[in-house]
Amino acid sequence: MPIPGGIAERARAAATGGSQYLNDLNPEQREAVEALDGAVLVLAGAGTGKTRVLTTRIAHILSLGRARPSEILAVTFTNKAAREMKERVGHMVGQIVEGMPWLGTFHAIGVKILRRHAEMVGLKPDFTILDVDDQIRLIKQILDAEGIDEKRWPARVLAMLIDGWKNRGLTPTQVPAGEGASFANGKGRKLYAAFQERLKTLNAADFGDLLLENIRLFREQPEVLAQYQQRFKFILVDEYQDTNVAQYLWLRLLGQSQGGVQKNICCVGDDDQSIYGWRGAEVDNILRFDHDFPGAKVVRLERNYRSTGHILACASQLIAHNQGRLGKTLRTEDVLGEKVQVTSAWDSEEEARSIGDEIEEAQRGGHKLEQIAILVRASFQMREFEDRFVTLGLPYRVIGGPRFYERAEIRDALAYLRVIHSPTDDLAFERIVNVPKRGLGDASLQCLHDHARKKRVSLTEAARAVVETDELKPKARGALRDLNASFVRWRKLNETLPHNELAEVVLDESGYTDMWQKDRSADAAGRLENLKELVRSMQDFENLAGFLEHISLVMDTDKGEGVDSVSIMTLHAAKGLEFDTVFLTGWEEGLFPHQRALDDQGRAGLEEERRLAHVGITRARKHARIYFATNRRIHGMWTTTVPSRFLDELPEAHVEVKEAQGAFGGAGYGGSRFDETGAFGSSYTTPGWQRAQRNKQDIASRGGGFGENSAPRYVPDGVLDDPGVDEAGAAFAEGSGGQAGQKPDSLARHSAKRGGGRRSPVTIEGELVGKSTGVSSFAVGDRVFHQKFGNGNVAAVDGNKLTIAFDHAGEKRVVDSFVERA
DNA sequence: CGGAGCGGGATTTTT
DNA sequence: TCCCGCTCCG
Repeated sequence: MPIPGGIAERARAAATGGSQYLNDLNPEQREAVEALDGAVLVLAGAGTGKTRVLTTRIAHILSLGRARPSEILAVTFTNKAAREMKERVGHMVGQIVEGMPWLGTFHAIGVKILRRHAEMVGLKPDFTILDVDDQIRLIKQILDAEGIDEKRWPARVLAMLIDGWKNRGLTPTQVPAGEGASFANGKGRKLYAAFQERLKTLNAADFGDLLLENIRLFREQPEVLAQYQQRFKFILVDEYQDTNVAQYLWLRLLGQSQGGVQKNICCVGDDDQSIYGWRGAEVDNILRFDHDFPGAKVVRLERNYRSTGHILACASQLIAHNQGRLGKTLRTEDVLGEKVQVTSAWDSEEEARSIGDEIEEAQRGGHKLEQIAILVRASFQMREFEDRFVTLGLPYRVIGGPRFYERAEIRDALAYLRVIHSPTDDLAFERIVNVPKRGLGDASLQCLHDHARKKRVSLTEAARAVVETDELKPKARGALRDLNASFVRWRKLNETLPHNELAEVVLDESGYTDMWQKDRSADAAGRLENLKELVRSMQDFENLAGFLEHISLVMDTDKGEGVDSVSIMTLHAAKGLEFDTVFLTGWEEGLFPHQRALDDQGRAGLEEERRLAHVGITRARKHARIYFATNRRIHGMWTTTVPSRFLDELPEAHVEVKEAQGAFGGAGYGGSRFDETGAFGSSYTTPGWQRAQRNKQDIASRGGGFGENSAPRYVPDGVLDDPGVDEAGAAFAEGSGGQAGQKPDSLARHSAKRGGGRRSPVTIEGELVGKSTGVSSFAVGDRVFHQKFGNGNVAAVDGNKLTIAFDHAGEKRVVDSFVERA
């Protein structure tokens, strides 16, 4: 019975007068909320109000008094999702729901249960949870103990195997004999067992164990399982398409029917948004739902409240190419809106430049940067955009990883430089006074602060004075004296040494680089890399003052959450988010779909990539802009790329083909069906295009892929010949003939540029060869500045092409429009 | 302990 | 191609 004045009570009160919250739902949503009994699968397409259904359902259960808050099990994947759900339920019910102890992530709830019964699985209630690093280190020890050559059989490989087994709910004895054989001559299983034993000795569990041990507990202790089965009157699962086998087994145990009556379990998800297969998620779980839970009710949410018509049409048509799906048809009552724009760029640099321009234009038109996102397939693509935006002074934010200048190590390094440059910068001084550790802790800092306040001087000044007194302990006093001396020395060096070299000296002499080199944590290497990158980027500036000013300007503009800024993130990180304008970048074979997904997973991999594309497109409310570059640096080598097959899968009637408006002409759709509309098919004579054509043919005849002969190769025949693709192609040709308006217009613009006789120039690292000639306004000896190479002197002039001796980058040939007078 | 020399790898990421 | 991580050696 509900506690008087408790959440359930309040919820019921809030719902009086005909359940207003139900009236706000559309019929399908309402059906999903009201179907409380038995097993229910809610197939919620992108933007159809999934979270709303989930939260309303909880409120509904509470308001009907069907269960107390503590009798509802609601699981999510991320803490963020759990937090949001808590908030939203609390909002609906009138207050924050402290009373829902079983709303949380799979892992959080798993730990909670496990701690209560730790002894039953050989642990103590206070067991520690190992992170990936500890896990690897432990496995290394085990390999060592077993005398296994870690070179042939790397610890990380075994860690992945074990993770995989745990994801599939397999204990060492359950691992199929054949699978254990794949590591260290059949020792895989034995090593897994040894690892588990070692964990128990250490009273520790890794992430996989949190669920695996739960399953073991439930299986071996039926009375414990029964206790939880009785407790949880309702089970709700978010993002069901992302569950792995272990999570599925766990849910099955808790939600299995009792006495012939199916327990109340409601899973919400979208098979079309399953993008975590590589980390153990089983799309099959959602595809098989009505098989696992016989008599399950399936509710489809297909009414999309997010995107305009053209965007939704593209997303739907694209995902329709997948075979393994339950099938939903998203629809909207919104206007058709803007077509999805597909733009080609010469290379990734032009892609970034072009998108930067588009964003600036949108911004001039009053578009909020907050409502713009750039989505990439892989994080290495981000650098180019960050670089460009820093140059433009365009505020941006990297989601799912700190931005370059915000990373701790960069800020520390900058703090050193700031103190050198302006000794009164107390914040900077405070930041690094004990980084790396030099025995100047809180007490010393307090002393400095007191001194500074009393004498009204800077901390640097105070430090100078304090070492002359005996206020500090000898050890701290010595350390501070050393630091003071270092800063004096560095300031002197700053007068003679180039500032980037100074930075190297400072980072070394301060012991800062050392600190990270000695650091064993996983990201230490990345941090050192970032520091190197920082030093390199300093070359682009005249002196320390100029550099610091630039940085502080950049930092100022993106400081704080409140600043209007563009979001840059991976497609994975974008799931669940939405923006007015979305730029989808790098739609090239090999990058997207990613070659590795194809190689490792074949058709399943391709379908997951396609779902990723679907997730990407459906993030956009009003404007979806797809980009691909014709050339991209892959593994350090410039490679001519082929446009993504996903482009050919978009419905032509909903797409507008454009061309990057950078300094180079776009290279067009080399080898894509988009060329075969006849509008400019024969005008492609550039070497790049022909190379692309050859590549595409090669790929088709070879059976796909970039590599030469890596063994398990994905054969795309089934895909290229897929009837769906042909339909798309046909629809495209038809559409382009019948659409006299927008399409030919954009094509005309495209071909006009082509026909203008300009050939696509070849770019290498900002060098440009073969652009139309003209007379340069620069003369030999001029001092110039280049965005990428920094300052230099003009050594020779040839038309508009300059040979410049850069101060740091050596001699380069560059087109004059790329430099400005220094 | 640190630097040179080498081989292998090079997506996506939450807990 | 480039960068990491490991090994080997002084």
